[in-house]
Amino acid sequence: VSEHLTIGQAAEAAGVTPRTLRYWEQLGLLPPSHRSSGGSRRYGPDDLARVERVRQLQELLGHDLQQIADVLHAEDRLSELRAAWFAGDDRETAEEIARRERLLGEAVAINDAVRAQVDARRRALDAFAAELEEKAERYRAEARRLRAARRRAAAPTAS
Amino acid sequence: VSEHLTIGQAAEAAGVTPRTLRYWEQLGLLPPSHRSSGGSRRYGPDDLARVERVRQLQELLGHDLQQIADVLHAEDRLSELRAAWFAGDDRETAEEIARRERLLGEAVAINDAVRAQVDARRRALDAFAAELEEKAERYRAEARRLRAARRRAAAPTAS
DNA sequence: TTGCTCCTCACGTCACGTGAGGTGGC
DNA sequence: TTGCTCCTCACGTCACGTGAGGTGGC
Repeated sequence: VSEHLTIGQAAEAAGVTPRTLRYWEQLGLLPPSHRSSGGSRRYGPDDLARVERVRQLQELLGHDLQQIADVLHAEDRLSELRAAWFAGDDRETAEEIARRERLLGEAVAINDAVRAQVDARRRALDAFAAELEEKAERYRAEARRLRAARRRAAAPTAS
Repeated sequence: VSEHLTIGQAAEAAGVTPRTLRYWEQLGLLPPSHRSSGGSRRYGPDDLARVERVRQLQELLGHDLQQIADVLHAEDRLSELRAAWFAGDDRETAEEIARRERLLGEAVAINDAVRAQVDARRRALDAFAAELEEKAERYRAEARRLRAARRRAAAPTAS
């Protein structure tokens, strides 16, 4: 009754296979936060959120796993820094502040780049949707012609 | 000065590699409409449009090449039918009309399915964009805190 | 004890990438 | 003739899929 899921449950919840989670772990992308006493992987809520992030970057933006690792790594360094912050380790020397600003700047740059890619994808999808709508309209016109032809064929006496 | 491009030109124009075009041809997805006397592939405007279709289905919707072949094949059968139509071969027997309606229905069903997938992707991208915007807002707040800390560090006499 | 899921190799697959060695057109 | 692109194998790669054979928890 824990919050931690087995690999099968986590895979099911995230829409991937156990093999995928093991492969991502092998690449250092997704080390499960716990193991059972017998050695089975256990995935917590944070792990599931990470799976979701990887899926978005991979499926929606077409990144390869190395690029995804770079994005997640930068975010990880920023959360480590935040953790140290909350732990009271916030001596505010000029050097420490500069270090934080540098890490934050990295994360902001990556976030902006990803947002730009999302916008580009949306524009591409909009253009694709417009093409498909045009095609659908041509199909509707063709269906009307066929229905008219069917009426003519059914009532040839009207010629 | 022809309208037909070499494989290198066609690949460049379409944003893929020559290897990709050869591979697609090997699967029967994209037979180039012409060959030079020496045996080189030549790609016309229709071929380029087809390359673009394959890219959209592959990159934007994540289809594999077998699914893409199915979509293109149905559309191909419909254009063959239209070609016969324009060629004057339009004897409008009830059987012929029924055949056309069946092929058109297939194409409409596929078009509707693809449009539904495009809409689903758009919703997923919108959700992703919203998450990224939230994250950007948190980053901005953090940047403000850091700037304030920098001022305190620069003017410690004000304590 | 019986299933079911878990584990680690390890080979297979899909969609190409990348030379290897040779031919063709300005 | 010299580059450059083209050609056909054919092996390599990335992100897994898919058994093979064995262990662990309700």
